[in-house]
Amino acid sequence: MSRAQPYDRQTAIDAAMTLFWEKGYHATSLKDLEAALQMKPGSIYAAFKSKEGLYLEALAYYGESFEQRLGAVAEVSDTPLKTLANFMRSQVKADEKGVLRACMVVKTLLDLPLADGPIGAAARAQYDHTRNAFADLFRAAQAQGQLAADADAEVLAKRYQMAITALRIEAQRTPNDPLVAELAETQAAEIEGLAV
Amino acid sequence: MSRAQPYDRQTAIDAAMTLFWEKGYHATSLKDLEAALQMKPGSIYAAFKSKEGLYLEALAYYGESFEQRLGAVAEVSDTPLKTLANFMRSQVKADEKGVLRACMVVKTLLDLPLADGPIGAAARAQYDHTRNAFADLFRAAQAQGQLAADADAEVLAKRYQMAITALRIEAQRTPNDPLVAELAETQAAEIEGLAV
DNA sequence: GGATAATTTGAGCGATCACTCAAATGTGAA
DNA sequence: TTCACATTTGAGTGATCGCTCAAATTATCC
Repeated sequence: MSRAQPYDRQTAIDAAMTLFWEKGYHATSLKDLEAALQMKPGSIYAAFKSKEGLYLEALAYYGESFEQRLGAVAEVSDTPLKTLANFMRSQVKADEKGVLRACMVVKTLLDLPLADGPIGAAARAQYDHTRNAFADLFRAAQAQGQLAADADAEVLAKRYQMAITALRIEAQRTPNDPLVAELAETQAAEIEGLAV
Repeated sequence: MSRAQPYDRQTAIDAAMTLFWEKGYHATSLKDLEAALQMKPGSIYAAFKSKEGLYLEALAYYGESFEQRLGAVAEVSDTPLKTLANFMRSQVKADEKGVLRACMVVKTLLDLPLADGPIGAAARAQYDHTRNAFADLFRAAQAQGQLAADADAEVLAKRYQMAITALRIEAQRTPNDPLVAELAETQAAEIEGLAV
């Protein structure tokens, strides 16, 4: 009854995410997106409404991937604290594509012209959501008696998120820097050292 | 013999710095700069060669101001370690204009399209220069016997710089957050706690 | 196989981009 | 006063921006 879409939506979002993540919102042009997604402007607008809409989808997909990676680490870690420690270690290692970049959510948060619009709101929501996921892990550690009952999970989660943010910025700037790997390991060990 | 410049060069650079710092390189247009500097395009190009040239001057001025603030804290601090601690405390407080933003150098470093050009090189140089200034303070503490002789000043400086980076990102996102202030104080106290 | 409908297509829209340059302007020297 | 000249001025450059839409295309249904 209708013409088929020659592109795969998820593949397109993935490509958009990579491009936006690398270049940022303002420096990424529709021309860049057309080339990366292999879609003509009309199709992009039919599928995603606008450049902003596409960014929102890309950012959401980034968040899903991030959460998925955290879940994967949790699968292979014995305790919540070890999950947090291992996840921190993983953050300074290049991914399957050999890419090691600062967090896309943080980059979006730092882009103040976006702060007032829907993109800013989405980034803040994702950032808070992620911190809550970390706090849940600290609380789980407490519930299992592996973390002092008087420890403040919110504070620990904020510290943890800040450490990851800083590590990833540093890792992007100097990939393969043994000093960064050492600092990640030190801080991961500190998390494990919270165990009673 | 010639017409006088109706603008003050330093004032113009200061205004450009504020604008670039807030909006970033790509989202700042010449129209924005014309309004902020109160200069016509021709004058801007006569004075700064290009948008890129103006950004470089703004970034350099940012670096000078940063260093000056560090120096001012050193003036009123008894020891190198206290200088570092007090400077960290100062980083999560709004400046004289009530502004509290993530570091302009870090923002520039995260802007990957700029990385290959002169702006990227300048940002990296400034970032390293700043870290060296921190390392010098740690080394001074060692020389004065206030810090364990086997401590690694380079590692401490990197940790310190990362902590400040993360704190300022967090402070920009949630100004007046008591949790951020608390974390800054905790980490400042940790620096002071290194004293033997 | 013709009608119908969903989708892609890409030329081109007005707006804005970074930037230029001929003309106007202000200044100190003569 | 007049001249020489550095400097400002701002309309205007071609290029690119995000985006639109009429036309072409490809599918399904009868």
